[in-house]
Amino acid sequence: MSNPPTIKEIAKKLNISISTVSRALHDHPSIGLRTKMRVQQLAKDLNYEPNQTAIFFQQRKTFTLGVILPELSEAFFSSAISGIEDTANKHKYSVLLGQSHDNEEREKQIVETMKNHRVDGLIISIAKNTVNYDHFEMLKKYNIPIVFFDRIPNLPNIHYVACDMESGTIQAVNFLLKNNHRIIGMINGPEKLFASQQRVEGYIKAMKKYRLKFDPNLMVASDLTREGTETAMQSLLSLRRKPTAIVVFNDYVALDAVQYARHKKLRINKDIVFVSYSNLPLSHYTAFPPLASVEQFPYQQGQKATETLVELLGKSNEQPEATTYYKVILESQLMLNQNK
Amino acid sequence: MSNPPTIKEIAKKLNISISTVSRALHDHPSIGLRTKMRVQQLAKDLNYEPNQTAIFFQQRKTFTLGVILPELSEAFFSSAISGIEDTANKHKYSVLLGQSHDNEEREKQIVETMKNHRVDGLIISIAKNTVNYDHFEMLKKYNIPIVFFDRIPNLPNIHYVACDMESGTIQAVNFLLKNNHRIIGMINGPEKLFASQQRVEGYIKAMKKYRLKFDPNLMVASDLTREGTETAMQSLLSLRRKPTAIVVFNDYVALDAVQYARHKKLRINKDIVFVSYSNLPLSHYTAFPPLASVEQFPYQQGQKATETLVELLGKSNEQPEATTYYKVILESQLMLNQNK
DNA sequence: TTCATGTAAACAAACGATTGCGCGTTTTTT
DNA sequence: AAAAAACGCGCAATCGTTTGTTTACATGAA
Repeated sequence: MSNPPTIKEIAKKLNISISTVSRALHDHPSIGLRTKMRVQQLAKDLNYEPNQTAIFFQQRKTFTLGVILPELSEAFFSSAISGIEDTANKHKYSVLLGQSHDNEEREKQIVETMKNHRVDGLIISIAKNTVNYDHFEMLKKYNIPIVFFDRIPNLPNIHYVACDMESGTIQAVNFLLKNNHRIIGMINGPEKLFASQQRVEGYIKAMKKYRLKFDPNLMVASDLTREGTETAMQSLLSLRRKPTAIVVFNDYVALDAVQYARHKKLRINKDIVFVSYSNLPLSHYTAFPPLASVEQFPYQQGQKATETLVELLGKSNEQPEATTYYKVILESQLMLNQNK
Repeated sequence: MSNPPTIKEIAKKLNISISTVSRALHDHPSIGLRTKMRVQQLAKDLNYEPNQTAIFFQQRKTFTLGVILPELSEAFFSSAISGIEDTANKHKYSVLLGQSHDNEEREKQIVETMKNHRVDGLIISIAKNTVNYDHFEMLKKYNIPIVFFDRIPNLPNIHYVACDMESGTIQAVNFLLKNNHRIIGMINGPEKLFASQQRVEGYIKAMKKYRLKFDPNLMVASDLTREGTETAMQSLLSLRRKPTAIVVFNDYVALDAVQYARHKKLRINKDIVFVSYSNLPLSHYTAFPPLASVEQFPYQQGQKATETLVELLGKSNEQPEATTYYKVILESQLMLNQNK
């Protein structure tokens, strides 16, 4: 018999019924001590392991969390998935993984796959150009909860975990102002992103506090490609009021921006300084690191998102329709990069 | 009816049998065109999706690959998982993820979980101090194939994908020799690792080719901690024949080694040069990058491992015991880090 | 003795889908 | 026109487990 043992086999060998075996293995009170022991002993001897697929099927629960991320190889997301996996594991959940490659079609398809796999819930950071959210809405009908994190869709009733970029941006701009920069540029990301809007808000608030006027010319957007960033830099550097400091959307963009500045013979941290939002580990090892970075704690975001989802899954059994929506906000934090 | 529709429902509504519905949806030839159409139409209208958990259960196949990696947040592994996910997806497989955190106990427990989930196969890069392989052997009984990659256990009959470090090491040492270095140190990893042994081999072969004698003092090991690396550096730098170049086990170790050297007032790339094995992306952005790195192609390793596993899974249906063991070797390759 | 109570175990349905087999009806063959 | 083949579909078992209900027996009280 090469097949894994089943409770049926145990039942037959002990000449008792299947249900008795099942109950014995679960320490059900209505089973006598004698048979309970005999069953448990034999189960151990046979190396019995319950067939989870059968249980999943029967219980309509898979103890599996679906996770959909844009790009697994990006440091930010790989930290996040690490936090997710750790937390899921702690709560006895497994993680089913998919990467959208920032492609809406693929995202949809993965959602479909995960739904068919009957994951208990989903954790999603959406593709950057997803504009249609039907595939998320649809899951509500199937009672599969979603917790979004970091990249969250613009939808009314959703659960999410995110890092507040406004506070970090305020800290960043404050830091620059304190260091006597007065003309501070910003290279932001796509305007649609909530995170972009928060950066703008933070920037403006910080400036206001110093009673400085907001100059819209200092605010440019990049589509996050190298070319987009170069165009952005170009427009900033060609201003009459040329910035002495630039706050950049993220580390990847910052690397391009720094390179562009160096190409233009600007001395980094002298003629111009950069502050960024960190995605890269070890960015303090880089040759021309941003002076400071706003840390977004991806690992913690992953943790929180998972904890939220697990809690949601626990509750769903109690009151079916007590839907309060979780909005967990982590504070971002400015970190100075001490030069090595 | 909030529950997802089933073929049973379809059958009832159309007043036909369940089996007919099932066959109609699979385009079975024994179903008439008329009913086939009616079924397919209704299925579409009801938004019918087959319950995968039921199918998994019935078919004893989950179309899921288990993946166990030491640390998801490390760049090397996050690239690998990216390759794995992409390839699995292409072949209609899903990915169930676990991270061992280089902990043998945890690794065992994850293997157990994955077995119970009835994954069809496993892709594993083992924890660095796993010495007992029983949990892997055990899977053979359950007919769950494993493909190891990068970090492979010392077992006779296994499938694996790995990067040949010997050739890369030869290239690295050759490169240094051509640049007139004659005293070349090596900071290697734990001796048990196959990858460490390959590095030694490569080093010795390259030296032999140049008819240079192998000086064992130039070969030291680090346990991959900062302290271990510093001890290693110390012993190299205190040699009478002091190396002018050092080949370092990996980028993380290299960062520590470089820092130690700088601390000792050595000028990087002048007094001493480093060559490393790359784990970090963008290492050319770092302040004092190794002159060159041996690339190990983690994404491709992931791809290959997945393709191998998928092939294995396809075959297992044909001839149960035609066990040839796949040993896929990718060539590592030296990449020069052009300074920016 | 008889009826209620309690205990230990068996029975059987259900979860959703697949599939070998069989059976009636129509079509083809001779 | 009768026998054979083809078609179209239903029956029922199966995968492994859980769980509500029932049954058998023993024990105690009335």
